[in-house]
Amino acid sequence: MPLSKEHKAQTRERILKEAGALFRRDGVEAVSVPALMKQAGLTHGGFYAHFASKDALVAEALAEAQERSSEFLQGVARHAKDPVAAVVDTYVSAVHRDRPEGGCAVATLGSEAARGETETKRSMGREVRRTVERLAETLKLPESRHDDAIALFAGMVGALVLARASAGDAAFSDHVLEVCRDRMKSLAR
Amino acid sequence: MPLSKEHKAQTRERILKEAGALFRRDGVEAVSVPALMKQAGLTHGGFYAHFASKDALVAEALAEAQERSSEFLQGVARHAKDPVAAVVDTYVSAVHRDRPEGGCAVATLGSEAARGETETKRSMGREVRRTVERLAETLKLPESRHDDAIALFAGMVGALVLARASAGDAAFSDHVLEVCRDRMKSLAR
DNA sequence: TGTACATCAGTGAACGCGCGTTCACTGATGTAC
DNA sequence: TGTACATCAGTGAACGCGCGTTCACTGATGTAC
Repeated sequence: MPLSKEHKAQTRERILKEAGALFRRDGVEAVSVPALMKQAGLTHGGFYAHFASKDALVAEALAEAQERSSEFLQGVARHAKDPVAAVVDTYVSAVHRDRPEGGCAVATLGSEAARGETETKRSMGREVRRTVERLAETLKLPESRHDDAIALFAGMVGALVLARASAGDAAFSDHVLEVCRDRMKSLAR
Repeated sequence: MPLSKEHKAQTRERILKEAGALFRRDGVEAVSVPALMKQAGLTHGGFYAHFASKDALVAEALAEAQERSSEFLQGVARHAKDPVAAVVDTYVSAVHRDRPEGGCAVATLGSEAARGETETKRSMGREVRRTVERLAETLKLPESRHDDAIALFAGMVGALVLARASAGDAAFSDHVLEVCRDRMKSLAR
């Protein structure tokens, strides 16, 4: 056998990781397979030894990115005195607004992924549900209040979308974050 | 003079209208200038008699679309007994989720337009502010509660993004709308 | 009222370019002896 | 321990295609006489 199986798996993970970052930062359509492979330190031809198509990669990269991002949020809340405050203050923040490449994929690519009938769309749908469930668990919401997690997630996503869409006006964008940080907490209390 | 000035202005408006619908339905990058002009009943070459570039059109089409969409919302609320309920029930609805081409451009293209340093981004920023101000006016919020309009708009945008991102699972998507319709009203009360 | 003319919105071939994907190949590696 | 071999991750030229934009043109129109 040539090269170890772990080596191939590592390369695959590297492509997935770079894809997750580039897609969230620039949008799926704006990232070409050649550009992505270059970012991963490879040439474009090798891509198809790892993924069946760009759509297949997008679906997987987006799912992995969202998984990581919601695990991070869970970690932040785990040892906090006020988990709702910890989650909202972390999610609805200037850092998150300015670093889409490491943040929530639903806020960055939710609208985009909803179009068409692709594997990406199905993957995004699953991740929204998973994120909501994880959020309910993280906040230790009783069964009867699981819907609070839906409202809270929606509120946070909207806050981030608005803050980013108005980022050209820094003061206003900061104000949006501040107001939403304050108000959205009421959705899960 | 050949052909009247109104004729040219009418053609320009037709291109803007079709562009606003196509961009919101399929995304800016997925709509090509040739495809757009065909939709408007013209050939692609004529495009540059009306707009300097695709980016210039995007900025203008997006602004016009958002203007129309927020005027519509204002109309819905004007004669309602409960303006907050009227606005939320209209915005956070299955009809709006399923007809992005006639709806809010911030929910459809907010994340996308925030990328890069284009005319589109500046235009989107202005429209977010205008929409928030119009919403505050529509809901007759006193000066001291203008921030409620920010939180409410964010909540509604997030609800729609989440409902669309999970549209593959119809029952869950409907549930997201229902929950958010209920909870988001509290943000402006 | 009828004709000659100037205008310019709209046409459609052509431009350079980068896309997603294919494919013949190369060369570093683990295995067999 | 040293050599021959099989494997296949990764290379890079090439494919057909559609993009945004340019440009020489055409032909319907309003105006001048």
